[in-house]
Amino acid sequence: MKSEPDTFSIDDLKRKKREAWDGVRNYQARNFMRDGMRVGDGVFFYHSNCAEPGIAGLAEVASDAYADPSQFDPKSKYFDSGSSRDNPRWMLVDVKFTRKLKRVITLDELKNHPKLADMALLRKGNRLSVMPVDGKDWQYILTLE
DNA sequence: GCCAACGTTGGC
DNA sequence: GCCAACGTTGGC
Repeated sequence: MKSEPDTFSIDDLKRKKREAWDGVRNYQARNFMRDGMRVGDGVFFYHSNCAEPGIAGLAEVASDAYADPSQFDPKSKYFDSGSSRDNPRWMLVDVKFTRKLKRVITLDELKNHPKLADMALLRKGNRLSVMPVDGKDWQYILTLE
């Protein structure tokens, strides 16, 4: 799961312990949260759009998917007038802090491992903020720490 | 700040 | 259904 550290970093999650992952407004990313995640699943917390893009820490899925409250809030920048409470368009999960990595495993470094070339994160043009990680890639990346 | 690679919108 | 225009993401 990607987040811009200027907005919400791994340190913010550490401090708050748990966070509703709101604001995802891409259908594919939503589907991964709604259909692909189960409570207890591991999450790589990725820092994007910053000086050192890469995996900064580990987190865990802490809830089933539910309607993102911000879509109903006219004052929120994530407000969606086309969504209704009866039939919410946007879903989210809660995420809880596990730990920071000892160091950021950078995007640049991940690109240098041929074994990881097929990761969704590394595929060309991928801008999704939520995407799946294979178990084998998860294990391999943790050995790089 | 630039720009490639998207996704969305809306006219037709 | 097509596609041009537009907006966003995110690395660099």
